[in-house]
Amino acid sequence: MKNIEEYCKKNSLKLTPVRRKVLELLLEEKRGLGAYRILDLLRDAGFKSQPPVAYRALDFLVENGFAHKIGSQNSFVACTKPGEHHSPVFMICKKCDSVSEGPSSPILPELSDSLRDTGFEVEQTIIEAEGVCGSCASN
Amino acid sequence: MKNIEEYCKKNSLKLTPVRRKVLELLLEEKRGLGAYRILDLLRDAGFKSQPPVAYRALDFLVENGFAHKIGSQNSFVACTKPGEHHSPVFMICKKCDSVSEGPSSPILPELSDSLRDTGFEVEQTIIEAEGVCGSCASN
DNA sequence: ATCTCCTATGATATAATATAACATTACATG
DNA sequence: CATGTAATGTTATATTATATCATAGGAGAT
Repeated sequence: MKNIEEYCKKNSLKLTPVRRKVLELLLEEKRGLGAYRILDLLRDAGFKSQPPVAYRALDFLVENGFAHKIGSQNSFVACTKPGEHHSPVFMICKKCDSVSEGPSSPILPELSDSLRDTGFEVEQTIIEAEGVCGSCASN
Repeated sequence: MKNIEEYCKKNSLKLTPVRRKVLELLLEEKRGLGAYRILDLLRDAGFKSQPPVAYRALDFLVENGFAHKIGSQNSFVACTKPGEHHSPVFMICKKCDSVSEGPSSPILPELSDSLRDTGFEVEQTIIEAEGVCGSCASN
């Protein structure tokens, strides 16, 4: 969170109260949160918010690399690497629904190369891996 | 299509008229199709269908590996590798919206290995690569 | 052949996710 | 303090998806 505040200051991005709160909510939750769940939590926290408020905050967070959208479940998760427009790999546990970001670096260049061979120029990738997380496997 | 008919016969899967038609629609279109677009096309083709009809057909096709869902755009594309429960790589062109399936094999084992190091056991992955397709790049 | 069961389809309603459009406020800058 | 831009408020509605219950249709048993 400190990192993110500094990053925003440095890049003159406005981490307004709603945006900040949404990010905090995402950081507190290891599963993905849907927009309407977030909306509820915002209301619980005293914001009298309508859907666009949540979506706008999420747009801001996603655009600036503070959060990601998980396409397969229409949910959102925090990202702790502010501003880096990286290509994430998500590990989605089918038992506990936790979503965590994994190391992508090793394979991405290879992937881009192999797709370039087919004539496609990759700009960004999102990888969603479904499986069982360590914690669930040992229980 | 022939392949698929045979595959269904072999595995006693019922390729009913609606399912067959939906698959044909997906095969004819290089972009992803949304469920409601499919519904319209079904109606154009004489089926008097309601939403659940389209979703059920899509569920059938996805479950049996005849189609995939593109999470990032809530749309569906045909898959021509009947029944193989493979882990697809999609190349999504941001210019023409075409979606095509690329070669994943080279990198998947590596990816699984690197995620296993974090304690996560991968069962399936979906990779969505956004970029520019060959045809759009040359225009 | 017909009964039975299971699977698929029909049909209605509604839930869940997302955005369009326009009004208002807030705040940095000249 | 005037002005313009960015953020928020508010209402309405679009889009995507599923729950539920009713009906039909077809494979296998007797």
